[in-house]
Amino acid sequence: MGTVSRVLNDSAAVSEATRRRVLDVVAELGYEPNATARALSTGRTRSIGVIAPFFTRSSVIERLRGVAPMLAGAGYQLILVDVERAELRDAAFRSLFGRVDGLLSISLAPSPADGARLVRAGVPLVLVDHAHDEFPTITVDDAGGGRCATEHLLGLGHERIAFMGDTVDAVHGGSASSRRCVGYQRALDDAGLSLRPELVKLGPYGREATGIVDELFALERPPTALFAASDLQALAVVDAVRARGGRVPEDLSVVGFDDVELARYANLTTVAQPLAVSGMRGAELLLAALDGSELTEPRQHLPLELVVRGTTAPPGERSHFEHSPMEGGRTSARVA
Amino acid sequence: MGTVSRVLNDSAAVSEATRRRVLDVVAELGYEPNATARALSTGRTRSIGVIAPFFTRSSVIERLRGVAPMLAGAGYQLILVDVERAELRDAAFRSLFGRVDGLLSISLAPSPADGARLVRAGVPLVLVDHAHDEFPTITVDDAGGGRCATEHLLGLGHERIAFMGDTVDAVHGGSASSRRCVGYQRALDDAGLSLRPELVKLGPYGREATGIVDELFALERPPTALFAASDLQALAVVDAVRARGGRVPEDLSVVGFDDVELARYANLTTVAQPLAVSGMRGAELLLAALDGSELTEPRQHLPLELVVRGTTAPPGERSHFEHSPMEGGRTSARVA
DNA sequence: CTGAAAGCGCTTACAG
DNA sequence: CTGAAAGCGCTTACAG
Repeated sequence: MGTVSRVLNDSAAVSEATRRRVLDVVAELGYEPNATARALSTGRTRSIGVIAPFFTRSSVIERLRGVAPMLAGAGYQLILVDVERAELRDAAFRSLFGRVDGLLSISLAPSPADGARLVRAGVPLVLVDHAHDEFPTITVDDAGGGRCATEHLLGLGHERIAFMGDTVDAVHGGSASSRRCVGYQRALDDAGLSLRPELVKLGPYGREATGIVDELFALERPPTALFAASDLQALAVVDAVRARGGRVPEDLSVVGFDDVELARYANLTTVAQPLAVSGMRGAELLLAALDGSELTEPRQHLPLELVVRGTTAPPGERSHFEHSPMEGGRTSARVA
Repeated sequence: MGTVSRVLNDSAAVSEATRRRVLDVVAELGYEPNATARALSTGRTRSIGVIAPFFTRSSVIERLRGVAPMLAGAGYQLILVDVERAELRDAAFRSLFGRVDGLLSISLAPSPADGARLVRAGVPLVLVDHAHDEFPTITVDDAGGGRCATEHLLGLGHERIAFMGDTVDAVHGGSASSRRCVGYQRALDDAGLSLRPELVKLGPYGREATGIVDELFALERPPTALFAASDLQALAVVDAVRARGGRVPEDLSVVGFDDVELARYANLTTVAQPLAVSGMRGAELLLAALDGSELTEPRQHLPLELVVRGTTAPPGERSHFEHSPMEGGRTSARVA
């Protein structure tokens, strides 16, 4: 069998005659080498693990749209691990030890112990949408984006601006949502407005929008605008406002974050980030590391862009874009 | 090491004392058994392969939303293989041989040779969205759905109804698109209308909508309605009509298929199918087969439902639903 | 150029 | 109850 292996991997010199013979038999039998055995023997699994929280969320999917073709192109299998609850993060990383040649983690970092173990084992890890000192990262200026969204609202004349985001959770660490909230606070600060805690609503991702909107409108001085930490949360708010008979943006201007595909159809004003590109870049870094290359740019920062559509307008006014939801009248502003 | 293995798998009787000692050392070293070696030794990889064409399409994602939690819950790793071109189907199946305990294939069947090999190797396969004689399947009555969509249009008074679908491709075999087209033809037939070939437009998935719409409107007697084989194609048509200054549904009624999340936001009339459920059922069947259970219902048929929203109306009229895109006024009809 | 052998890191009968 | 050994199916030095 040594010889068969040699021709299949064309590793060493094999006479053309035996080579032929082996190939013929292989074809006839439909023989396929056992990938597991090969992996054990070579120490390379030819697969890479992708860890993501809620991989069916559009923002994550759009990132995967960047990574999948890169990995497939390089001949790697993609093992996907979904992390639906924070407590499952460590189990997710551990389930991949010894099964993959490299790891790409989206919006999630390993525990310090697991990180150290990866380094020790020589298994490269790249983080997308998560800052880190020890591993290569692809990030975005979330605080800057939050500031930009808020300044857009301030510029329209809003002064009572609410924020809606995820409840902070220890594992996702400084989550994107909390960083975006920081930008929101800074923008208010710079505008000389004080933060009104009753306007900051945190909750489980995308849920509870109806309750939150009700609470907001029940306030003595309700907000005239809202910045949500993600498009889906923003859209849930838009829905909730309309469901109670309100109008967007007349009764409430709404800004989202991400610019997922849905945002365009819903004509949502949002802060766009290059999701697919983030995945592609992450995969590139990982592939380079797997190659043993020195990474030239292990810490990449991607640009953000405000996309103004139909869900924002000056307080009490209609949007200029409201009537053509699908043609997407669109104005942009780059973030620093 | 035999003993360590025994306590970790609590396979045989081990004295409480050594058991403790082993567990302590394991915890201290953070030892994690090598999954590849274990797989080679036991013959079970504890992972299952999921093969799908274009897994980032919303319809596929919504199916995956059903399968991922099932597999994770049963302790299986999910290896995802995307098939972007028909020629890559066989490579996709083969890349998984010897790496997985079972296979779930979405909208795609293996070649007869590969199917036979799977059977021989005792690797269970379940097909979702693809009929098959030899393997368990989860399907939907695509022809019935196509008929239903077309009858809705006929019922509104349309007589010139176009169809837009995917180009037939040998590998995807009788594709969902072509089955839906059959239903369209039958409905026309039953209504005593003859099929006008110039109204049937096939093209690569979701592309070319602009060109197709231009061609359609350039006809001497252009269609007043269009049934698209998928929501994304339908939405592309809606966009194209509006981009050239036309109105939907006044100038063209449009019906889609699938009812993906986007359809609701775009207020699209469509034939809804239970995508997440299809994935869940498929995973259930696979898990049962992996368990060695006899499958009680290896051939499942899921129901379809027409959802009337704002993109359809009698020829030349406005839709009743047009003004409240997000509140989703919705009427339904079950398909046989 | 090509056999025969060792080894990858586990699991699991097999002795003891 | 617990060592020692064989075996899972490959790859790869090592002889010849």
